[in-house]
Amino acid sequence: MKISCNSEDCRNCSLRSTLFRSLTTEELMVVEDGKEIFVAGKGEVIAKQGDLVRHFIYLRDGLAKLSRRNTEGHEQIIGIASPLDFIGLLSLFSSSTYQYTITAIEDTELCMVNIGAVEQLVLKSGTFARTLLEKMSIVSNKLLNTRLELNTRQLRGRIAFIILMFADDVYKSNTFSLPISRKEIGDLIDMRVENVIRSLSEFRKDGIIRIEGTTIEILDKPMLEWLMLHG
Amino acid sequence: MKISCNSEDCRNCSLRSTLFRSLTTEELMVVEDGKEIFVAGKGEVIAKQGDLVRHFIYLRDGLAKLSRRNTEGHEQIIGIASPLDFIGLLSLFSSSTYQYTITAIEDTELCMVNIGAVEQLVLKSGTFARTLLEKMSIVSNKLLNTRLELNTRQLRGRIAFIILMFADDVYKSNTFSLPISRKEIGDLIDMRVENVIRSLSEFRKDGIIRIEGTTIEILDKPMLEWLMLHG
DNA sequence: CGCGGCTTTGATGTTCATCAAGTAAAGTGG
DNA sequence: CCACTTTACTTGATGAACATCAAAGCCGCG
Repeated sequence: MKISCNSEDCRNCSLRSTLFRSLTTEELMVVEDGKEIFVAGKGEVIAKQGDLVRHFIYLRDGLAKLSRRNTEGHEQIIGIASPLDFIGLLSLFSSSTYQYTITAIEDTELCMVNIGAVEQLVLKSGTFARTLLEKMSIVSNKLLNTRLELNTRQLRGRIAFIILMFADDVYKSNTFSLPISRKEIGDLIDMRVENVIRSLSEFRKDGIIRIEGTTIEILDKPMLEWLMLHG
Repeated sequence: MKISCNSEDCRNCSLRSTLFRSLTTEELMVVEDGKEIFVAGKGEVIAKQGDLVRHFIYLRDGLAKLSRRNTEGHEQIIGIASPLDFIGLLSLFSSSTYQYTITAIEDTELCMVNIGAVEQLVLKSGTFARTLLEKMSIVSNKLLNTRLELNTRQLRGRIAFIILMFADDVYKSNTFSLPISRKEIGDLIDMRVENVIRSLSEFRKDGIIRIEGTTIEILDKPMLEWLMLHG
């Protein structure tokens, strides 16, 4: 759902990213002209796999999941986007359509910049292009590394990995409410629901975590970190 | 090993990439000044994980593998680079050191452009930056997709996948000589040597492929493609 | 109230890693 | 050039890890 534009302009935006920091006032006008602020409620689809890419999406607040269907039709979750992430950056410059479906898993607020404005800035500002290259490099490296690390671990190690990801990267707290279902955790780290639950229950029985519905509290973090590496 | 520069200049280079196509003569001079041609024999290490990135590497001829050690010390092969690939493009703009080790798996010829020259061009030429963004996007998407596809398949499906990759993407022929050992195939698709061999033997017994040492010939391609998807 | 979706636990079979052992191929030193 | 070592390859047997099947409890929602 589109809402009226934020009262503050881009220049004074409290969330102004490092990406836009180097732009001149004139260049920032290009962004501002092609900008719209959207909100999406929990569960709402922001963009669908196959849709035309029209915007450069900046996540101002909330959480979103990136998912896709593989060639067999199996649902996979590629990653979770947190505030200040540029969503869909990876395919922005190589494909005219979204490679992934983007869904809000918490109420989100998005800043959507017309893709034409971004293209224009890349051609005009070398510094902007350089920063974009860096951002993209960081994002792709992180995603690829995550996959490579997950591949070599077995189920408990993956569960430990995902709990620590939510605690350290997303919520920055040892107590948090899981924004996704057990099934979705499975889709994220390639395991079956039953085994996600079994591993979580084992961790609970061993006193490593406390679970109450969707709320998870980490009780023994060193143990969890050990399990992530050697579990 | 460094060899004397190719007699032809960049402007008339038969391998001049789409990346450099748009450059002006003056801009191309920047590339040429920071350029060296290297050759590396089969097995030779071109760059090591952790080394400082000094060059933008363009693979003129041959094959190279990208590998890394994960946090447990387990060896993983990330991908195979073919002629005309830009090696190490992914971490070029986000890290000052190589995230992967690059090793020649066939005799290779490399064009190494000083990283300063590339940086300079990004800042100067918007078109160049735009093309680089596109290249990077394509490479990262491909690598990530490969991982995601492999994750959901079981062993025979992965072996089918890798045989088809060599046949279709690398050698463009149904008969080829495997440039890597059975062990390395395992490191590439996350399985043990014994199971790599077992799967290959099964395919041979079923008349899907013919194996003679390192030489593989695909006999029943439709079957192999079916196995890749549903095996 | 009853239906469907999410969660949980147990039982069972399949897939795969591991262990063991042996063969072939390739390098090494006398 | 031949004994010797090493490395890559191959097959079989066994057990551990995991997917699958089955069944039941929980909860929100019409």
